[in-house]
Amino acid sequence: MSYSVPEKPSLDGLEENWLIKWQSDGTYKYRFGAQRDQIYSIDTPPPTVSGSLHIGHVFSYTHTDVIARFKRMRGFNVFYPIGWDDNGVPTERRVQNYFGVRCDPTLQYDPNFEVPQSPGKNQIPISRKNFIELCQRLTAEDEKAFEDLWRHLGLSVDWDLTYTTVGPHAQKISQAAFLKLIGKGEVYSAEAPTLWDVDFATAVSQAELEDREIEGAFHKIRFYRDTDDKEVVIETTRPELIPAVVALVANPEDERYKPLFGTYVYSPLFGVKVPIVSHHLADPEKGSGIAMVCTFGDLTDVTWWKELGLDLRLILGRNGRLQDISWGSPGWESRNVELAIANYIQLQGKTARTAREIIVDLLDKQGHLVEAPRKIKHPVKFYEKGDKPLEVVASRQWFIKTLAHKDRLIELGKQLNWVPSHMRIRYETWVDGLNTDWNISRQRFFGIPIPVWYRLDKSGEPIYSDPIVPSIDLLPVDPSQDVPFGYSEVQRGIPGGFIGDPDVMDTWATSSLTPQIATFWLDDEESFKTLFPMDLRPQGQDIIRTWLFYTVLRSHLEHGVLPWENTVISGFVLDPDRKKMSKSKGNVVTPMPLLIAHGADALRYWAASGRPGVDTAADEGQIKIGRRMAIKLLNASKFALAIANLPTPENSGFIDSVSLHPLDASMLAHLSDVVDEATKALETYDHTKALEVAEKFFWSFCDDYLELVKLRAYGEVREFGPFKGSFDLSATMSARISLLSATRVLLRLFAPFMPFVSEEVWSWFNDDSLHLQIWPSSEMMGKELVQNADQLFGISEVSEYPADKRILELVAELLTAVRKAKSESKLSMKTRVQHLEIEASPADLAIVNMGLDDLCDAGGVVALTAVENQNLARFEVKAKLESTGTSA
RNA sequence: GGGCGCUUAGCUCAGUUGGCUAGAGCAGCUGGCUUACAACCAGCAGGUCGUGGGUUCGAGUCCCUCAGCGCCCA
Repeated sequence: MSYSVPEKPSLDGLEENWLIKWQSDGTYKYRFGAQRDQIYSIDTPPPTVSGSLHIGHVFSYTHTDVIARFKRMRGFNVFYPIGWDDNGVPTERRVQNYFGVRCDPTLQYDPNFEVPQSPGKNQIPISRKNFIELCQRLTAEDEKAFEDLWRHLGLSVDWDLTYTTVGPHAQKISQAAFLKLIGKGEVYSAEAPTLWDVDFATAVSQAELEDREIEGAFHKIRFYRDTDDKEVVIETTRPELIPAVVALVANPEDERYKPLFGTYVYSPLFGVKVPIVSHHLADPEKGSGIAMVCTFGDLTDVTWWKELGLDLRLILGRNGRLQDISWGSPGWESRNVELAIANYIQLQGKTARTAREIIVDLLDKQGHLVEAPRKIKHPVKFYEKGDKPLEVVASRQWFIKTLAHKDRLIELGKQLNWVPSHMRIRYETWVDGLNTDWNISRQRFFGIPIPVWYRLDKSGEPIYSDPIVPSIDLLPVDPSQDVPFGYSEVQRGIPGGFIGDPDVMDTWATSSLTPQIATFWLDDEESFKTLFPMDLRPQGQDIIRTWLFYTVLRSHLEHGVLPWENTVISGFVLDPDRKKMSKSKGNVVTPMPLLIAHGADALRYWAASGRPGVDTAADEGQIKIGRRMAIKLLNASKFALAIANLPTPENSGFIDSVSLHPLDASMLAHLSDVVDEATKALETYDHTKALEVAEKFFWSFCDDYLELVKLRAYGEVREFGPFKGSFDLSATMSARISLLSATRVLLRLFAPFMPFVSEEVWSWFNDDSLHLQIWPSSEMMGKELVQNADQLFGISEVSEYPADKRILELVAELLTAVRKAKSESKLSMKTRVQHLEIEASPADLAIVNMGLDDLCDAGGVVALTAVENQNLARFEVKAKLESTGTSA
């Protein structure tokens, strides 16, 4: 056995060495061509690279890596790719701010465009192609920062499998999946009311909404019955939409309004005749119990409009301003057209907010306002990245069907193994609450184009009902650049010609295909079949309704199965005061400085101490404990290995079999239990538990076992107690074999958590990487013991295994009692115990007797008496100490 | 408004199907320079398990009430 145990082991420089070595050895490479049951495949979250790095990027990714390393050591061929999500609005926004530009798709490409040295006050308009080039340039830099962090952290991903969500492969998959859904009738385009962010000028989907409490006001407004001009008072928070009113609605059970159903009223200011209708969604408790339906103020209006078959009066444009209306024309009839025109002209072209102020003034002056507006706080829907309330505008969009699949999606959610299990409820709540199909069109620039063209009729209008689609082998395509089959570029945009769909797809329309993108769907069917469905989806709780939900949906629509068997949901990382981290609060913890200061193993230790689904504070104290743990592992291993490798004591004779000392056997029995527990925990994705049991054992191994066994292992003649002067070669060998065995097992237990330090120690006495070793098991430990005996001493027989765990427990308890006596007398631990009296039940004494030799050595016990006492549940210990003569 | 989770020592957290005197680490205190480790070691102290009720021989654990915190949905 060739040892090279360093004199003064250190953590310095470990990471760099091993990162290079692992990379050059291909330690974590996925090996293609394996059978499905030998593979463990992971659908890693591709981070949004334009976001800033924070400690959360260490946390959840470490959890995944722990599982990946564990599975690898369990003998699986681990498929562990990583991807970068470059798509979407965050990247566009970052590019705008970083370079001081904005995209103007009407401009021509400028191949010589150079970004200014520093962004100016006014954003420079550039062509779409120039803009996209800048997006690609910046994301490439951002990816490096992420990769750098994760390499340093020691993630065991196979970097050769890296993908991006905008690369050609992802484009192809994304567009192909879209086209396949057209074929199946699961995707459709429609001119429909759409949630619209006026600043970003794009549609958004239900999943991108959030409710925010904002200030608003209820306005009590008079409408007038067509028969007798009697007033009907409604309350609304959006009086500026009165010109778009199409009905008044009250609850069918509401006695106050029952007589009015089926009758008509005129709107104030505009004199538009609208019906009074009933619908169960009208809330009798809200305001006056009767509401105006406008097309469209919010999603409830959309529901009413659809279900009650109401008229359509659109006044809000995509720019969020009230557009021109020709009062008196069909659809815009009024009992007083002149008045309607006079009133509306003051609103035209104004934003909703400004129009509201003006209209309230008009209502007041013309006597339609019952009383001063009543201020309230109410929840309003926002785009999660936006600053203004969303509007509902009518526009043409592509939708993937979701509502039709709700039942099946909930069923699939039940088949998925959720860790922790209660996260499934969030998914179910979300699916249950879906109210619109998934709008995947985005009126943005940097993204994957929707791969269709439309024929133009004689008047140049697009024929949306029959889009032209490319064949899948031609993908990816950009319909704004590429020309559909059978057409030529000169026909673009002219009557009888064609146009490309101008939109890109929602980021999630691509990200929801990460299992397919990563596993080479449509490219390498052989690999796809063995890798998909995947084993694990790790991800954050914040994107259950997006990434997880959409991925399940896409997999269901395309393949009819779940995309993975298990999902592990991580909690948030909170700041040290357990507050949510956010840029605005300025409490975001960045990982690199911590990584440099304490080391990857230390940071990983902290991360691994957070359970799945549980929010965890960024705690530098915990990181320091991790570092201490790593150092301890170095030192303890060095000590154990150095002792095991000592030459056999001189003149000690020769033996050909070792009988295990009871204390050693007891320690190994403990360790065997720890192995079982850790294995079980990791199999159920409970990495915290696994680390905890390993760590707990390790510290008691150091503090008690190592101390107890030290002198015997050195091979010294017993100095103390009844055993003074004795020497037993077998017992010494037993200690050394046990130390080596325990070290081998412990290093493997810590390998998933602290890959650097454990690999370093392993390399002192092994040639192969620790991370490719087989995970220990209790069955294996017996065999390994014999192998270690053979390796150290050429002995192939080891007896007395397994053994009673209580020996070590009770002897350690006695050692603690001895230390306590010394500590309470404020004496050095070196102080000898002149006489130790142990009183205990005969059963306990019998057990403890098997380790008394080591106890005397470790405690410096000169003389010893054991007294049997049948009635004693535990030990009674009296120690007569050297210097004081007192008993304790 | 509906739902999920949490509340245990000064701090961060374990605590399995109900079962001996409720545990750990950190911080604190008292000691010890002990030839693996001073980024170390030993020992000690510290809790009415959020509140109020119930079930039970027995409740941190099960049931109900309320409160606080976090989150999800509307």
